[in-house]
Amino acid sequence: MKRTDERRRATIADVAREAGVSASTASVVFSGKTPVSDATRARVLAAAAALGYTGPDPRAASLRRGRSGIVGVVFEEHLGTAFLDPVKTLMMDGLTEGVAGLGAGLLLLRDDESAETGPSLTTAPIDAAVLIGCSPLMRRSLDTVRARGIPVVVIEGDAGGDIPRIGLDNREAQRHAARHLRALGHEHVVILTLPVNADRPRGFFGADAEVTVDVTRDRLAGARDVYPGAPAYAAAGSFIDEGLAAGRVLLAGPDRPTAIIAQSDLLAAGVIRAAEEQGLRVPDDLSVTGFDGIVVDGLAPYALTTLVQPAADKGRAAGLAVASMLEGASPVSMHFTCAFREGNTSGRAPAAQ
Amino acid sequence: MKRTDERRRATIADVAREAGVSASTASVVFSGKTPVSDATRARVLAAAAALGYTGPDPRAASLRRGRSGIVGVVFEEHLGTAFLDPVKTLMMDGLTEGVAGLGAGLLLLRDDESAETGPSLTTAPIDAAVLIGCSPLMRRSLDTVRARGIPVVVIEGDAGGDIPRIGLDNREAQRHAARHLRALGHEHVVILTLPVNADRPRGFFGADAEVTVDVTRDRLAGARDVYPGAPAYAAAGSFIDEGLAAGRVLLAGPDRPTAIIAQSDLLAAGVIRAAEEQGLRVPDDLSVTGFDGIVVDGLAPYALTTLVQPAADKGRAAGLAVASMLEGASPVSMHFTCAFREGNTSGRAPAAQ
DNA sequence: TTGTAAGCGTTATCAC
DNA sequence: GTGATAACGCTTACAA
Repeated sequence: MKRTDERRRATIADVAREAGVSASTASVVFSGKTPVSDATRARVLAAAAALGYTGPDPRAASLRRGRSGIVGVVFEEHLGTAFLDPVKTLMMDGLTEGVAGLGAGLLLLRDDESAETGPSLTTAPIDAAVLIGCSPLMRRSLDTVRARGIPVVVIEGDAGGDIPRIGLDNREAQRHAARHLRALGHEHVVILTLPVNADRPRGFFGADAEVTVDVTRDRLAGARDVYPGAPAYAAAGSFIDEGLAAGRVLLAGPDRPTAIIAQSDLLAAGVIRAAEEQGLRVPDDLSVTGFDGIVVDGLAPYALTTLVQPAADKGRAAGLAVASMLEGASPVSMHFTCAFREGNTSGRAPAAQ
Repeated sequence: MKRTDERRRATIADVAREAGVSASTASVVFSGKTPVSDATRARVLAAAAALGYTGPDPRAASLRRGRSGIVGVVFEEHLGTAFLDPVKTLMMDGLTEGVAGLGAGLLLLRDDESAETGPSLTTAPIDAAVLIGCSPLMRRSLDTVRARGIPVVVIEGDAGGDIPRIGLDNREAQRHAARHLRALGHEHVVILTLPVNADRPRGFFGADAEVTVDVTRDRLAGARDVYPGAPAYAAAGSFIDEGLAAGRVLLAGPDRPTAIIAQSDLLAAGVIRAAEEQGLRVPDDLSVTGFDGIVVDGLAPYALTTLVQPAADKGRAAGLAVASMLEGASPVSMHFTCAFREGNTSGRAPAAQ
């Protein structure tokens, strides 16, 4: 078979030959890295058009350059679940921006040791990786990535070692909200938490329970800084319906709390619905605080008292972090803080029954 | 500088040398494509471990194989916006599964002619592409992809030409819901639509208005098949709050409809909230139908009367479609149908006022 | 401004 | 079961 193969896609060499220039010149016309005379450029472009050449093959270019222009984003959970969380969505948004400077795109990856399906941290052509919510489980993947020598940053999670992380002042922020409630006179408070571990059991848990999810643990600690003895009830996820279910339980007893500290806005929204169901007025009969500061679709006219976290900024920071590491900068962790926002869901504690 | 460069990552050639085998043998140990003696395998693996070699460089492998194992998913909108839509989230879920058989991952791409930032359909190392909600705007991207000769499928959109598409029986399904309302005696019906075009204007629009969004147009046509003269009011997006705002307008006048056909479940949920606000009972005073069949977080105890679309299946089908095209199969379009689901938000039309 | 040469790291093919 | 060879398609010093 000669090189005059009809069914083969044109390569830059073909274009160069057609245009009567060298391959390097043709290459430069497409990359723009070096000045080219207008006449030459025109000839090359014409040749490309004639041959149906649409530009350098990204695979070959990335091998040569040593860069693929792709950043992997690793989730622990089912991808669909990840996008159900507005906070993650916002982070993705920021991340997209953050890596844009790199000219990179985001490859969705799931941390899944079992399934041998799909690309993994080890086999995907990524220049860097961002791990979201890195749990102990993710450690293994992490090791393999580091072994590959590609930059990694972790958002909200304990990566261990010297892996740079994007953190949040979960404990301090939650403490702030708790102090707010205390200042309003609330003494009987319950903490509605995010899942405590991978099994996501619902219900009350004691002080001795092991909380393996960092975010849950830290926010809980913040609330307990102010209300050391407050009962904690775990939800199975950050959803309105979870908050609703929990709210029904928490508000049912005779010894109803006057305030509920929810670890997410969605949970808080559910609690408010539960309160409405029982004919309780928020904030007159019950104060509710959230966490995240997202827009909860359909919650109006309530404006949650909550901690506004810079979710998009976190994502952007992660993107910029990997970008600078790729430039050779040394890894650096960053810490973000939440802003307390008082809405209309918290008020003075009702007089004791 | 000699080849004994310390700071260079080990390659398969290094491993082979260290193990005293040829590069091809070492390669085969990692790919498993050819039987290798246990002894050899052990030696190669040991050499790899000693050298810190973690496996073939994906960039080189993909050049050689002509496959990157990456499928691009192209959105029209801001990525964050896309994931706010539960239907898209579900589709992504299915898509993830669909391409898993390919051993491929999903690269997030945005159809954005302006921004020269980030990878694009033309520069990303993708084996195939899936376009979501392909509008006229997306046509250009489409052309470039096709020129590159990579398989494409379009979900819910008019791709034109012979591009395979994953479709939905929007018109027929919506007609079904309308018939249901008609059977219940409703005569005064308003249609609350999804955005009609890229500008997303809110408000009533006439029969002459140009509706460039396929989904909106088709569902509208289905409703009009039964209620030819029904007024149509456009929302600016598929959100509960949009439905709420629209609901307030639609339910305010003296000449209130007895039923509202919403083109999405989120819009329907918002309409229900608006009805509640005005002290109207659903379905006694007002019937509301949705579209999509998603779980609307926080809508309980209502169960929407709606059209359940197989969103995840659509995604999966798209994934399978590109997979089979990569195997050389010829492109084939697929059509999905919705299932009508009667909930508790539709009932007999109230007696005329 | 253009051309030459030397890989980038892997794997398919085929012979042994 | 193993090895030699030849691409895969491109980019970038460096020389002209």
